Amino acid sequence: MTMTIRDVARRAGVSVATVSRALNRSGPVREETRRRVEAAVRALRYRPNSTARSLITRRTRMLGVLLPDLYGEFFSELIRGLDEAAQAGGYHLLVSSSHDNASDLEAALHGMHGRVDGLVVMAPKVKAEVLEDLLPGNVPVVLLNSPAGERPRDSLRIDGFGGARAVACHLAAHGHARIGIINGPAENFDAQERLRGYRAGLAEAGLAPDEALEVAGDFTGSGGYAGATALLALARRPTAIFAANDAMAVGALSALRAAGLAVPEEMALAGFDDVSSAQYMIPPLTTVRGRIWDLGARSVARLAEAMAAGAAREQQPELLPATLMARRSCGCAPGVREAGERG
Amino acid sequence: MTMTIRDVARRAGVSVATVSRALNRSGPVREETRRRVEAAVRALRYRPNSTARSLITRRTRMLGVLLPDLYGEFFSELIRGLDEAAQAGGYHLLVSSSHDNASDLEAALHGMHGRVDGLVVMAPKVKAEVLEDLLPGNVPVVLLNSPAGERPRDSLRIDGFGGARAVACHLAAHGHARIGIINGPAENFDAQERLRGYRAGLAEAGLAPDEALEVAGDFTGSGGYAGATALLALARRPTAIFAANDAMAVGALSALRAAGLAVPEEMALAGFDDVSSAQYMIPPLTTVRGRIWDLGARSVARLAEAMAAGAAREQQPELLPATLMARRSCGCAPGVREAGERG
DNA sequence: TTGTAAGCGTTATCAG
DNA sequence: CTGATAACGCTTACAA
Repeated sequence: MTMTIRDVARRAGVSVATVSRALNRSGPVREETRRRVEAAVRALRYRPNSTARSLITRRTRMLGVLLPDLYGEFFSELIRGLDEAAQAGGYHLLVSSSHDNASDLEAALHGMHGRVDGLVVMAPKVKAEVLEDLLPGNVPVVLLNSPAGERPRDSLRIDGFGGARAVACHLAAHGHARIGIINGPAENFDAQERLRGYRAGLAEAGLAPDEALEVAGDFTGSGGYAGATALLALARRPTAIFAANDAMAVGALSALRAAGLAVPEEMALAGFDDVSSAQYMIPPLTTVRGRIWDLGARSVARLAEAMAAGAAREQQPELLPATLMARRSCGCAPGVREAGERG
Repeated sequence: MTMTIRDVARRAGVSVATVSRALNRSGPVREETRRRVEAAVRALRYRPNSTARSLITRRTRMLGVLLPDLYGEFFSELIRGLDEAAQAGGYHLLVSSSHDNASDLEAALHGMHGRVDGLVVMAPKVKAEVLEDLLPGNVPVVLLNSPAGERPRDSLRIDGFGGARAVACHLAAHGHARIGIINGPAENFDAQERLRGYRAGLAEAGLAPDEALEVAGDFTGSGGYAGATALLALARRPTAIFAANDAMAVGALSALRAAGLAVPEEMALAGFDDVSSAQYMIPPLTTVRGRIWDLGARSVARLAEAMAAGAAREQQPELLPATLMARRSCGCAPGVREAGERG
């Protein structure tokens, strides 16, 4: 039924080896012979069987992508970046999501064994040492937004630390002395980095740290609502709130509105991520933008390098910049200004 | 280096055939023999080579997923549904995004040839006949939110028509007689369905259609902003606006705010999709919720059925309900009420 | 420049 | 119940 290389060979009056060479340009083939082969290919609508090819070449031209429980735009933007770069390089993406913990991740990695030529792994909740044990040694791996372990790894991350620090500094520059933060999940690496950046920013601005101003959150809208409510209940309220992501900022804004507080006049607010609706919020949300598409595309590029260079290549982390987008919610003037202050 | 079935056979003192039978339970194997095999497998850390297996079984245990340029939560939620169902069935997902037009889609389908056992295709901008030509005949296909062609196809969609109709009826029930709509891209099937539903809802409520109240949009925030602005510029303004998706509703809300109009008092507003921030908007956005996760999971289930039944199975479309979520922005009272009015 | 033939690691058929 | 052995469709020495 379905055509094989033998059918093409027969039809073109050559051997299968010649067909293979002609199609892959992997050896000398007389021009006229190649024409005959190509004609046969078209006539028979022949499509090489990628499975058979993989079996012998030991390459699948597929890249595995393991992601945690991601919501919203980050996910789609990342996949888009990965996919476009992969396609450009002739690769396909084997995607698996919802791996928050080590055992899920292990199962997923297990399932991808032998199916992929490289792996992009994002597991912000899994500790470095644990991760190191889980990762396979036979294919190159790029880590996304993961903590650095003992040995240097190919890894990429968006500069959460720098972005958060920029937010804190910016808020301080607006004259705020009491700046609260609604944190992400404690075990989440991104959340840790943003918290670290927030603290660094305060220190840089000469502000004393105050643990009461750091409340727990979970990166969801309702978590933001609860976090803001908790902050408002404080005896000594903050005058500005930094939500560790935009989803929480949305919830926080809702809570502030419910409490009758004007933003930014009575309470400044900032988020992180720059989701597409951020600029349409009322007031437009000051936040931090990471280049997520780039994160995906770079991951594939790094994998490609690693695959080309073989095992004896030195691995290293890479930091992608995050940009402060100063809008109304922090107290910045309305208008076109959408600042390019680097984090 | 890497272990093969022969190594296991040698170590267990049996033939490769027996190892295969033991591992796949595909034939009789004495209990004690099986133990020996399994011990050898563990000792050698043997993992069957899925490529070789695929070559002979002619199944890859992979499902192709082709998506258009999707943004935001729809994408991630869909993948999650697909992935969880796929994993449960022992399948992997080969994902490819950004296929809005026919030729991109064709290239992507081309690339997946032979790599997948089934296909989930979403291409709301590609016409039914064109799609029919492109789709392969050798593997089962499930269409997502696509127009129905001549012959019955396995397809799934969220009831955009019903959801939009419910919105229009609901707005009319609030006493609005002039209800505007900010449309999605004209060539987009979802947009067409929602427009159709809007018109049907008006008719049902006894309202005369008015083309001036139907303005173009593009499913983005800025499109919503522009659409609302256009609606406000009308000599006879609407008193309510239905944005064909939430992203546009966010932009519209921003435009209304800029024009100094109170929502819902001076202008009612509704969206479609129920993105997670909708309930935290100010005011909370009335919108329509589709069960996107279910859409993904059902797709895989349908594919599984099709693969099990073989070619001689009758195909048919399936409609997933969309639910009106009545919140403040349409004029509904504040409070817990989050209506379960079915679309 | 081309052809022959030996695999790649499994599964499946058919004797034993 | 078990073992040889022939596929599966392709690439790649090695010969010619």
